[in-house]
Amino acid sequence: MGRAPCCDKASVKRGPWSPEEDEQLRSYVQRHGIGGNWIALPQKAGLNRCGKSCRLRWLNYLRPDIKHGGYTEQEDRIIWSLYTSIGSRWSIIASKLPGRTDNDVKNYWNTKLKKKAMAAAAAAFPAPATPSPQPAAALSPTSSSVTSSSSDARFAAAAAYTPPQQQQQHQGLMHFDAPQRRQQTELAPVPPATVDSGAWAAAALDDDVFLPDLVAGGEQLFPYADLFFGGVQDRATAAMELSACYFPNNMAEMWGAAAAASDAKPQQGLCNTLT
DNA sequence: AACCGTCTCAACCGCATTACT
DNA sequence: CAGTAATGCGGTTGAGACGGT
Repeated sequence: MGRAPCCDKASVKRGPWSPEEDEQLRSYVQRHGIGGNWIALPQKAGLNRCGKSCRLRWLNYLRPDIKHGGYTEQEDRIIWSLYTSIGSRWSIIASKLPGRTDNDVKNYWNTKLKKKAMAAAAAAFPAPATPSPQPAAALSPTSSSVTSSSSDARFAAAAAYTPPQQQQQHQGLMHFDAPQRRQQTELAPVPPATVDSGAWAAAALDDDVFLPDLVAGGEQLFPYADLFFGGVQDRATAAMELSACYFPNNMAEMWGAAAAASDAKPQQGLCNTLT
C-alpha cells in the first residue's frame, strides 16, 4: 500500500502545458503569490492541473529569474566540482548557480556534462589494451540517454565495482553533517595515490564552492581536515579523497575507471581511517 | 524524401522529509 | 507523540527535435 496520490489523475490534465495555462498560472502567482498551498492553487487559479504539476511548472519554467541553456565554463566547473563533492543533490548544486533549477542542472549533467567528465576521465585513465571480459552493459543498468559511448561503458564497469568488505565498513562511517537526504549506500575504493583526474578536475578544484568551505570551516565544519590535507602533498588528490569518503558513489565512478584501466587494486586509504 | 537512431528536456512518479493537527 | 497532509527532491520516462544515411 503506497500513499494516496496527491490528486485524481483521471480528472486533471497532464502532459505539456499550453501557453494559455502558463499565462493563467503566471498571472495568478504574480497577483496572489503561491499562498503556501500548491494543492489548493490550481482550483483558485482555474487550472485543471495537479498542484504538484503547477509547482513544478512554476519552479522549473515560469519563474521570472530562470535561465535556460547557455551554461558557462565556470558553471560547468562548479557543477562538476559539486557533483564530485556531494553527488546528485541537484537542488543544492542549483542553489549555487543563480537562475538555474535543479531539474535543469540535472538534465544538463545527464546529457552533456557527464560525457564531458567521462572524456576527461578517459584522457586521464586510458583504456586497457585488452577489453574487459564482461560487457559493461551486463554489469550496470543503463540510464536515460547516456548509454552508448565507449567511455560510458567504462563508466558503467567502473561504477559496478565495489569491494564487498567496504560495503560493510560504511555503516560505521563518521560523516560530515552536510545537507543530505539520501542515505549513503556504498563506500568507494580509495584510489592509488597517483590518481590525477586531469587539468579540468584541477581547475574545478580552484573553483570549488564546497570543499574549501568545508575545510576552511575548521573544527566546526569538518574536524578531520588535517587528516586529509595534512598528510597528502597533492591538494587535488586530497580533496578528491575527501570527497570519496563522504560522497563515495560518485568518486567510485571516476576511480573505478582508473582501476579498470590500470588493473590496479584499490588501496586502503585515508577514507578508511575514519571508519 | 523517408527512415532510423540519438539527443534533449519538460513532465511525471514515488519516496523522504517536514509541517501540521 | 502519532497520524496525516503537504512539500521537496532525485530518478526516470517519453515526445519531439535533430542529424545521419
